[in-house]
Amino acid sequence: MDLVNASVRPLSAPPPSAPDPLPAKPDRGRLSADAWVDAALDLIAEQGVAALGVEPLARRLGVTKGSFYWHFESRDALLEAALKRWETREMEGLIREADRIADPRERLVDLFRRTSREMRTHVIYSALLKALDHPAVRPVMQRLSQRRIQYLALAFRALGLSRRDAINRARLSYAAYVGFLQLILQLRLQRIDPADYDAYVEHVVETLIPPLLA
Amino acid sequence: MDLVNASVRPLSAPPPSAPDPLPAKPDRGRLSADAWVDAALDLIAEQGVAALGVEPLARRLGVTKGSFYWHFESRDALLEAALKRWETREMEGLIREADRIADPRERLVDLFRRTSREMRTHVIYSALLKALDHPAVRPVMQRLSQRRIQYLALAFRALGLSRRDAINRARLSYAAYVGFLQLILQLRLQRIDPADYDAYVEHVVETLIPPLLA
DNA sequence: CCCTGTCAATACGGTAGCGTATGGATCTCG
DNA sequence: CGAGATCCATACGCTACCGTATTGACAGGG
Repeated sequence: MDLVNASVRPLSAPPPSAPDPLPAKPDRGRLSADAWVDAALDLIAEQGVAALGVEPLARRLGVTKGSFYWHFESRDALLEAALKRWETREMEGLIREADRIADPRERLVDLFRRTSREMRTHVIYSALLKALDHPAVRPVMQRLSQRRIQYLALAFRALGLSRRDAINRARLSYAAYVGFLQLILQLRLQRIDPADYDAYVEHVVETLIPPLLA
Repeated sequence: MDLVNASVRPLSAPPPSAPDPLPAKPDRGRLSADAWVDAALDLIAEQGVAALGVEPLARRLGVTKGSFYWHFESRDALLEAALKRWETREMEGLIREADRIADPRERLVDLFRRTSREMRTHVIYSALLKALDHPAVRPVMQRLSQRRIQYLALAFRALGLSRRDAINRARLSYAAYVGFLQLILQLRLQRIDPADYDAYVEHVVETLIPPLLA
């Protein structure tokens, strides 16, 4: 499954915290704060931040808001909890990423290709992109985007680009990423068939990643 | 004023339709449907589609919704009218654009540079990007974006790129445009100073526009 | 066995917005 | 000047949601 023609579905098993074949299942159908956060992220992925409401979410989970307000102060508290969880996971991903491949060019190419094939992350990122008005969302996105652009700049630097060029190339690449997300995920600009899509990704790679002539 | 560090303000003189020094001003403070549409576009530019409501807009104009519902069926009718007006103007702009410059490379470079310096259009486009869920917004954006990408593809073709490369370069360029809009206008990724900004634009030009070697 | 902590349902009050109905004001034109 | 058209205000009902308060269900530990 790649970025194009992808559908969005819950895909949250009761997070990593519940390995239950049977053992540690305290109640039937009772919810933890974590479960609410997971559900919130699912809802955001599917319908965007604006659709995240406590009553709608409660209905979706088959309970009433009486439950919700036991776990959280307010709707915004839930949003912030969800953002927090998401941000730390994304940041961890970035770090894990750090030096998987030695050759600097191959590292970048691999990053581009992998990015084009993952999904869940981008769906949420894209949804959050549409909610940048919200005061809780913007700082999270600013931090993450900054970090990723810095990472890209470093990678381009390692390819022999000047400091200035590396930064600008990083900005350009990231802008292309963000824009493509919106075009595909939100605008649904036309469902490109997979072969075409691969060709596009390769074109991007060749256009944006210089040939390591340092 | 360029894309960076730009503030968003009404800037709608009572549209082009009212050239009044004094002559054709029928009433004092009475509103036409056009005036509502203009105000709607202003509001969208400032606060996004989600903020477009009839009561808020009425307050803003110093009247009550009693007035609004005389001119329009519903909130959505207003949105559609605003989208219609905006779309036709944008399309006209695209056409007017068509062949202002003979040399195909210079035409593209000029387009990129001019795009980086205009404002109003992009603000609304960017606001609409965040409202692509709305069934009235998406088709408009699909048409416009398609047209612009086609235009770009033609331009790149004229530079000697293969049909496939031209299309992919057009997609990439447009994605970079869309992404940069979100990054700057919505995320406010850090206010780049003008010199830096110009350098970025030149970097984009050099990276995305090949040297006409056909 | 019951007591306490945990999670959930119900009921309530409050806000903000949509759309309708109806009457008032003002302008135009015959 | 009066009649119709045009624009606006007011008042109303309705919906969807937030947040609070109160009570209920139920588990596990003493």
